[in-house]
Amino acid sequence: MAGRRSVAAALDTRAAIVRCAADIASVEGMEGVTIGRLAAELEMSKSGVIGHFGTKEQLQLATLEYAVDLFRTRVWDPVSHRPPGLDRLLAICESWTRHEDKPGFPGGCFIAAVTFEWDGRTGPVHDALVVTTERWRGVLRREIETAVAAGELAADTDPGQVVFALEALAVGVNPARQLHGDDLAPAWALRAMHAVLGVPAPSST
Amino acid sequence: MAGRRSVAAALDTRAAIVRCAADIASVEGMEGVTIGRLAAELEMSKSGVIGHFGTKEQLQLATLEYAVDLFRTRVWDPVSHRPPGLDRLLAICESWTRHEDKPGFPGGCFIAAVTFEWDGRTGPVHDALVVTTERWRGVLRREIETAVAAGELAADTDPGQVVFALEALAVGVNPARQLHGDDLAPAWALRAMHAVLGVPAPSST
DNA sequence: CAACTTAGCGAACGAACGTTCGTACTTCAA
DNA sequence: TTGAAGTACGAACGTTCGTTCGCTAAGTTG
Repeated sequence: MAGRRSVAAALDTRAAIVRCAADIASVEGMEGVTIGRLAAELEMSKSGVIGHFGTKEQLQLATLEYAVDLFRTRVWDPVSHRPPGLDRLLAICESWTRHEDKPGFPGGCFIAAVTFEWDGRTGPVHDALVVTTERWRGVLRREIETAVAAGELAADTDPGQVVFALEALAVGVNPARQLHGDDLAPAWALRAMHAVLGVPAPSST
Repeated sequence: MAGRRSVAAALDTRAAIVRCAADIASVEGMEGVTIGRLAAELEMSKSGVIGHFGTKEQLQLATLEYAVDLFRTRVWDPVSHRPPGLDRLLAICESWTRHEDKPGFPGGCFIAAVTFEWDGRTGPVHDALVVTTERWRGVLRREIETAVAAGELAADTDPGQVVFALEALAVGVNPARQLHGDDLAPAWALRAMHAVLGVPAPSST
């Protein structure tokens, strides 16, 4: 297996395409990613780009998968070793807002951008996005329920309400930074998360 | 002045185009609005559509303006008569979440969608969006500062932090509804807003 | 009634879109 | 040494994009 490049280069090529697509999509959305633009940016031919995926939709799904992996690596993995409960939930909030602070994409968090771009559409990308965010919501929900059961959060805490609020606050960091240059937005989000959880905010972050 | 339709019809036409564009954009974003699609949907020619605006960018700006007017009518006007302070701030939160509940667009709140679509880009539409959201933030900020001065909110309240949180929670209603079908999202957002403000939540909404 | 303005149409433009095809070339397996 | 597999290319496809042009028709103004 080879072409103008070696096997290793071929695998690298696919990864490079996906990474480039995610970079563009974080700024202009997934619909802003065109085969021709990727080809120009990577100095390849259009057919060389799309050949790795077949269709543009498959490329979009691969790009989403890449961003999800990155999210897990940067947000979940650092806290996964902790015991479930309030402690880990707060650690998630910290790594999450830290991730939104420096999301690894030029246009802010990829998932946040794509969430708003695809929430009203239909099709495989929408569905994959639903599955992904649903899974993350499940993680948060279980953490909250554990904390409630342990008496670390108020007994009348509504897990759905708290999950919604945490998600909205984390995602909201993006437009605050991109649109208004709010460098403090991650800290603000973290503080608001504590308020929603009904636990005292840390004195400094 | 006339064509195939009367003067009144011509003014109606422009308004109809903008309304249709806003409907489409709320679902698929402003880039999803194409001249050809508007022409097909309105049973006009492409040149008849774009003739009212000159360029697509002007159409986008007109669409944004329309959505902003609608937002003001539905969120600000119902509470503008009240005296400034916590009471009006809470009234804003209520009309705001009510607006996000039934935003008047098929794809949810137009401004929320466009905010995430354009936050990373440059150009007149981005700039107009910044001006618009900045103005709304100013309204919220003044309300908060008034409430703090009156002792209705804690003296150490950070207006920027609270404004950020209110905005994020309101905007977050959209993907929650579109992606997960959370009909309770508006109520959840309102409850979280109270938590962020540090005031007791209303027993029922 | 004539002159002017303007809404809207239909056709066309160059560019970009996603996709398909045949081909060249390189590496691995037989 | 030959054959299969696979990467990437270049060219072309039909479509759609935003925009421009000349034209018709209706209403306003003189």
